[in-house]
Amino acid sequence: MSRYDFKANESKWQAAWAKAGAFATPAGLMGPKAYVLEMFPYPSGHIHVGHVRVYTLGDVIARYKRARGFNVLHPMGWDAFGLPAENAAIENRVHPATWTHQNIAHMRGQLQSMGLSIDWSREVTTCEPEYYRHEQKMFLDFLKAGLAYRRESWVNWDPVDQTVLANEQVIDGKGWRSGAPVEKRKLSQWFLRITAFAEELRNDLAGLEHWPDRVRIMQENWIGRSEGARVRFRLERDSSQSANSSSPGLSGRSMRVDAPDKPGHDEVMGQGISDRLEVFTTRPDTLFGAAFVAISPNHPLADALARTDARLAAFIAECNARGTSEEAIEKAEKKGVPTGLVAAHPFIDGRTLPVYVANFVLMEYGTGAIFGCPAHDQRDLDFARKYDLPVRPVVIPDGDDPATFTIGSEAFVGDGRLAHSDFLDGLPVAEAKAEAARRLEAGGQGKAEITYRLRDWGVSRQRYWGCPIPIIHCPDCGPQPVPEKDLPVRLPDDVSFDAPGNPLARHPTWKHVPCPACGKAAERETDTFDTFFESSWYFARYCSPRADVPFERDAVDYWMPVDQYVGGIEHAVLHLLYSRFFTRALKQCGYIGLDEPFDGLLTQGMVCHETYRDGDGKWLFPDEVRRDAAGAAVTVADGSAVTVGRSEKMSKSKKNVVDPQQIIESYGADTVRLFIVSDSPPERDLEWTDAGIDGAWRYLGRLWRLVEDAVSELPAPGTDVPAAVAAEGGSGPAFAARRVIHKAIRDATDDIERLHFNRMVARLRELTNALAELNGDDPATNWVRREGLEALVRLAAPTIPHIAEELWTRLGHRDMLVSLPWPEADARLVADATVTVAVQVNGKLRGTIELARDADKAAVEKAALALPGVQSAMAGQPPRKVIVVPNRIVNVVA
RNA sequence: GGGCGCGUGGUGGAAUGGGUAGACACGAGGGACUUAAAAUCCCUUGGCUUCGGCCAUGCAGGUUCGAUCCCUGCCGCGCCCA
Repeated sequence: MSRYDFKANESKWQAAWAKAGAFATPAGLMGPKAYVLEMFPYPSGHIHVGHVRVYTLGDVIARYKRARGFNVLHPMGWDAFGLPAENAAIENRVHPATWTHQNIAHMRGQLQSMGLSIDWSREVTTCEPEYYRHEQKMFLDFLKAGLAYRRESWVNWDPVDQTVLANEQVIDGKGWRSGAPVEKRKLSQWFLRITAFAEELRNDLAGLEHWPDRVRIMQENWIGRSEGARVRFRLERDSSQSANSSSPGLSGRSMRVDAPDKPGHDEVMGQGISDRLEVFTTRPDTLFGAAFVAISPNHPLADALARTDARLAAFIAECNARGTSEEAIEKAEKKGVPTGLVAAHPFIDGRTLPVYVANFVLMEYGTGAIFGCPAHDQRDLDFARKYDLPVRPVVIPDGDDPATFTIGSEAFVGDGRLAHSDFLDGLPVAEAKAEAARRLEAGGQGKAEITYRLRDWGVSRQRYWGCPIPIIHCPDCGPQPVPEKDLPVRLPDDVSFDAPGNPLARHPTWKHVPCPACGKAAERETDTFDTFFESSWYFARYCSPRADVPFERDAVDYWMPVDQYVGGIEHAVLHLLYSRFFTRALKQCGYIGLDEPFDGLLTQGMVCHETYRDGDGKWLFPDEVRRDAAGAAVTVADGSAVTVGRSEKMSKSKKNVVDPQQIIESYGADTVRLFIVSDSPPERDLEWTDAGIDGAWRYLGRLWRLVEDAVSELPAPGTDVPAAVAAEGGSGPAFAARRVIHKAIRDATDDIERLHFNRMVARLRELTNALAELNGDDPATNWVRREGLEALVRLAAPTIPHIAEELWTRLGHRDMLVSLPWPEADARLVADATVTVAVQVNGKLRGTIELARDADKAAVEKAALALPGVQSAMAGQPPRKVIVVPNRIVNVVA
């Protein structure tokens, strides 16, 4: 008997599959289809265990679906633009394109060694002009459709690297690489109008039945719909404090107050200041409790006022120096500076509210201005206590007296009835909200409104290694789209990374082009797209990856949506939301005909590993640690003691990483695939252990021997059911074994359908155990043994395809397993004639009885009461009650 | 601070339209084979026990004939949003 040689076997079958074109996507766009897709990788250079996990999970599904007779699309590609390529260019003086292509070549080989059932002919690489030219066209179409626009926006600016930083690249207010304090800057940037779809993106989450609830909840929270009202306040100078020396700019001279009824003047105009302020609130019911109005430090009004108010300007600068993340704002002390303006209360004649610039008001949310009702909002209360503003409760909890109810240090945010609120008195909160909005609208002072936390998607990046934004800036004509005949706008190759900043902007010639409208000298946009742009449509491109047009409609109509998408939970919001938006935008522009790109979503958990530190507290790689004779962890180098830390997500910084390539080389791809799938449910974190790899490896050996030991005695493939087996009817060992086999088929199929791969593997092991225990060398038993081994090999094939294929051959078959349909369970064999019924006394198990299915209730009761365990537990007392759940359980109540 | 999720043997995890808790593995212990080791095979393996049983699904209650599953309150962990 030969030992299993995984090295020879895996390359043999990988070559055979490739030669046979086993994973080519069917060309005819007819019949049931399954589009199985894993999130494509960034070509960092090497696959890591996270890749191995996601691609194994997807491959099991793809191979299973193929066996079930679906036309399967299972492609692979490269999310090839991005910052690491530029970092490599700076550090290693290698061109980003060269670096990226080398990485892709290496990683492709690594992925191929996993034996994935990928159609490699459909590979897409997003940094190729053949790919990104299409998204340049899409962007121009979005512009025409009003889905893309340009505006000024605040960014995190690294003054040393001369670049814009994403929020996660700002650490403690400093640039992640330069360490320089980050500044806020206003830049003109391109945006995609995702907010136009906010309501739709939110509502349609309900239809994504095959998505995890938590992803849907995260997206819903991210979109953040709030119902409320827009309230328009009339602004006045604060006559009571006109001599306030702390606000030198409020002399009146610098402030123009527009006529109150003049329409359209609710924006800042030049140096002038509007007399109106729009405020968004989710609590219009509390208007009568309003104590102040506050605007964001970035509000245009604050800007305008600060020009003549040094104290205000200083405060705004202070706010800008601090981070603008919502978290930073929440943690900071609530502070504000009076503007010297007051706002007239919309419902109470003669009452005015002081207007502050406050650090806790976000420009990005609502209108960038709020009114504060201290009694019913904690932040407003903190602010009011600090600046000694009145706290007037207007919502009274049920059971409290409006005359005596007061607020201490905690705002009351619960439900109750309105008081001290004129026409709202007595109404519950929900009704008061609606009524307040109605009155505002009637008086022309506002209206009911819904806002979203979701903001438009800024897609401009001041980077080289991204898709050029196809715009030309003309000093006379403004930003002009690049004419379609001139697409694609290609990245120049001859760039240098010697100086900080964007190499595109520094390039001597690239950006200098004539204006497409007037022909005068103009300049190209030197920003490139956010790399989420490429990943927002690649899934649809796979349907027709070589087409001249971005999408061949019939191919997209057939293959989309993706039936099963697999990827990390870290993309729960951004990538998945952008893709949902992009799909809708593409539909609106006539590219494709669907709204939701991903029908089924599986979010796999992280891969974790123990952490190790040496005596000096330095992190050690798992390779650097071994177990000594007593089982204690010591270093390989000198045997000194190692502290074993808890298992955490694999990360380079803690060195708790393993190289999957190394494990594939020493144990084979099947071992790694089996381990990945067998131990944990896919959505949960996976604990990577050597013991788990060993266990998977041993199982392969066991499976191999099981077939090899039996094969010489087996009947020829395709032999008819022998009379001895057929004649056995409903009893006998062969019949029992067949029942086990067919139940395994049924249960494993059920598990894989429900993506419970770890349970499926458990079923395979159970079947393996059952077949190992099958005794007898007679023809009937050997026939059943063949049936069992064939079922086992076929059920195992999606998970461990190489060894399964080889065993199939050794079982005497000439066709390849990848081309065969999935086994079917024989319904007659899986139907149980008898059932085991548990018998309890007062809920405690006292025995079991074997009964015919659907036995008569009285007979069940009688058999249950006759059990010795029941008799002794009853101690001669008659039962008070007997509960019989048919075919499951009997509970005797003593 | 808010939202969501999760707590089951030494370990990973099975079992939820409430109905025999611990499938399947890993680890550990014992045995067989071997000159020996590796590999392999077999047995045992939640705890306690006076061998009758008793206690066990984070803790404390509740609902129920019956709760890992439903409800309430705590404790701990994780994720997302702050």
